[in-house]
Amino acid sequence: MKYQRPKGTTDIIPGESAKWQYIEGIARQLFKKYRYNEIRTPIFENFEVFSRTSGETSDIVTKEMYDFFDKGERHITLRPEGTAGVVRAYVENKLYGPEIQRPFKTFYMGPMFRYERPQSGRQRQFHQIGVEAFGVDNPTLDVEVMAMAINLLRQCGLHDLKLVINTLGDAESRAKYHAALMEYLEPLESKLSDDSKERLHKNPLRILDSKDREDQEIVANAPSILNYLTDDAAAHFDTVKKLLNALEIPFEIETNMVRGLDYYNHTIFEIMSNSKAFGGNWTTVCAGGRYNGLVEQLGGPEVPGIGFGLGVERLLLVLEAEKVDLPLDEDLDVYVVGIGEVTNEETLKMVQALRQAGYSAERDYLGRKPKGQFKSANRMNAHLTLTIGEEELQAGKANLKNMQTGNEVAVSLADVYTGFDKVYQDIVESEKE
RNA sequence: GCGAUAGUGGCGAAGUGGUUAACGCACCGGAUUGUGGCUCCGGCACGCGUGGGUUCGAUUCCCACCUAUCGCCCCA
Repeated sequence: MKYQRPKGTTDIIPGESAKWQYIEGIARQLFKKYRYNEIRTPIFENFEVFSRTSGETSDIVTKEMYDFFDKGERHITLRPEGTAGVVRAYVENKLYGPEIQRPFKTFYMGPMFRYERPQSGRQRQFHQIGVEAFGVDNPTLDVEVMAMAINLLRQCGLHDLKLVINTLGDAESRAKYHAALMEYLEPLESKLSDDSKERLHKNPLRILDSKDREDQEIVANAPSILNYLTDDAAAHFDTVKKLLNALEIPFEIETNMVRGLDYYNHTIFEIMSNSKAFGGNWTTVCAGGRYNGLVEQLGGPEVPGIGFGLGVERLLLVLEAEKVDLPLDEDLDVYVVGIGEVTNEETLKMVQALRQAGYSAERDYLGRKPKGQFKSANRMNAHLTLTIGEEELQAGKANLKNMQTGNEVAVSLADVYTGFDKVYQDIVESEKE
């Protein structure tokens, strides 16, 4: 094979794309109810937009960015995640202005890029559906965002889900906790896995969710962030828990849960699935959190924010593994069967007229015999066939057949052209008898 | 970036250092000069991921690369 798609990319071909459209459609409908409007930001941004916000030392920045210098020597990167670009746009377009209602709620959907080894549910070009809400620090909004994420997954047909939450507190809480964690871990450094030794000085929080068995034993006795929260941060988290209970949304608190991106604080959450799509291990399908301070970091005023991102590829994998039937409508209304070359012109006119009248219509272009054409009609799930041969052509008629019942009636071409709705109704009615 | 497994027609899958690369599904055609199913018959890889090498000869052996899958890192 001469040309292959780049590693870690995929072609979403017709058939597949229908599923995407379905998911995206569900999301759009839901976001409309919550009054989130779409934002479309560039797929590439200045490198600094991500390097400054995601954390200079984060893996995403140090080894997973698709960055390059363009012909004007600008350092560009393909976006690895959605939030930073949206925040940049929020600031650049001054959407924090007084005339704009708070919270400013927006959503996006589109491709993201990370240079990493492809695996199940992990592509170099992957897709996220995400939301962001700016301007409100109230934990009520945290809960509403989580509720919306869960609703979204439920409406897509998933039910075996787990909401996991944690808090990272505010800056003061984090500083105190960071110190306490280091105090606990540093004496144990020699016992840590090699990966975690590395993490100890780069990002010690990461050690908390290490998969190494010995690390986990060490971490089990580590101090918990919950004991280092400031009063404000604790109050924020308490309200989140209280309101989740009020909405009867079950959740688990996982104090070892951390984030790959540096800009999070206060509430963070993940929605996980233990679908066989991921070998029965709990895997995150949707993740998000609060990022107060990010807007400032990108040059805007002090405006809080919160959002989530949902991995579309992962969602699709889970839906498939769970055998969720997406209601995809690909049926064909009418297949026009033309018999013999003499009917070519008329069948062309017929399919065109049917489409004009609002029906989906197909015909044969390979000069195949009626048998073959009916086979095609059957395989396309055609509801009706309209057959015309030389005799019918001369008589100004066609045979309309209901493919489900096998019932076939003669109809006049004039009716087909000027009033197909009526013709359609008649045969649909007869089908009910 | 590290480790492991794999790569044969549209799909699934057998196979061998040496004449025409099984079989199943799908598809196309015929039996049935104009009607979907079944059955029967026929057709369908100048080629065995790509490039080198070993050999009289390689799809089969060796090397490299590419891609996929899984685990680690990390993450949606």
